[in-house]
Amino acid sequence: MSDLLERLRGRGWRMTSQRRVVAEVLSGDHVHLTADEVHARAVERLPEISRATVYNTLGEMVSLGEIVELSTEGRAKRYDPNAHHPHQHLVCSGCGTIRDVHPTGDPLADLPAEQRFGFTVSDAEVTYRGLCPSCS
Amino acid sequence: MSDLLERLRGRGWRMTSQRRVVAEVLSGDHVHLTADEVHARAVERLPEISRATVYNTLGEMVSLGEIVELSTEGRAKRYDPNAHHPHQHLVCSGCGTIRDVHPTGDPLADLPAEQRFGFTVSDAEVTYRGLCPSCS
DNA sequence: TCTTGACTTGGACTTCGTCAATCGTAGGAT
DNA sequence: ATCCTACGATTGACGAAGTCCAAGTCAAGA
Repeated sequence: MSDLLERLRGRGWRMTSQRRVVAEVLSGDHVHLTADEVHARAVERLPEISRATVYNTLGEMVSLGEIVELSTEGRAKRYDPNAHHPHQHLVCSGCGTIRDVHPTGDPLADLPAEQRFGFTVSDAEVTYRGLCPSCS
Repeated sequence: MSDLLERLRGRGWRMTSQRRVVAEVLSGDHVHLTADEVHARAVERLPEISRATVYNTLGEMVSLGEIVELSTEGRAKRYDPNAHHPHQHLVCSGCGTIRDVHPTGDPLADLPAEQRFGFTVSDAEVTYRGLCPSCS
């Protein structure tokens, strides 16, 4: 929230009411909203905000590395504001709920050189799947 | 290919020319086609096959566990016939090429109980990202 | 061969996301 | 405090990926 706004302002961002609202909606832990959900919540505070602006703002925040974009099984991409603490995701196969998790170990270390096919591997993303307490 | 067709027939599937063609298109290693690519290749062999049938057939094969659906960063889901040998994926951030890889270790073991939030975790999917030789 | 229910078709429809022309405004300059 | 202007917001059309449905077709068992 405000620290995110501070960081954005510090990067020379023009601060508009729309951007403020989007940043406010995307705050807290275990927040993984789709663009349309962000738009719906933003509209509650700023009725005239447009879908395109939400998409633009989310895209800009992603390029700045301030939020993380995840494409889960479902259709719409989700946005995770918890970008400065690397983490993985645990997804419920029933209802789609997502939790941030911090596994031990480094998956990158598990990929031997002869399995890299000459790639420069920079990142490993782990998605755990299962049923949450209410779906099981 | 034919072993896939045999398995499907063994499960009581009605064998139609459309399903045969889709199964044939999806054969081999390191095959990761989108639904539209599958359709395009199927049309070469069976010009009247419809998009809806390709989607239906792919969806059925996925529920039967005969192929794996992967939703990469880009938009269209891709289908991987290599479903009976568990593996992970290495994706080029430049051109989108996908390779099947077999990391050592078990990512499920890296998720401690207190990080499971009461979920019944059944599966872990790892996506490695990097640049392939021609993109780096 | 006949029958029947499962499969296929084609097209309309939905959802997610992008684009471009136009309008509005944040914030520096005066 | 007001003015300017470039950057951001809006609107609505567009596009891609995927789903749905009513009607027609056909694989395979009797």
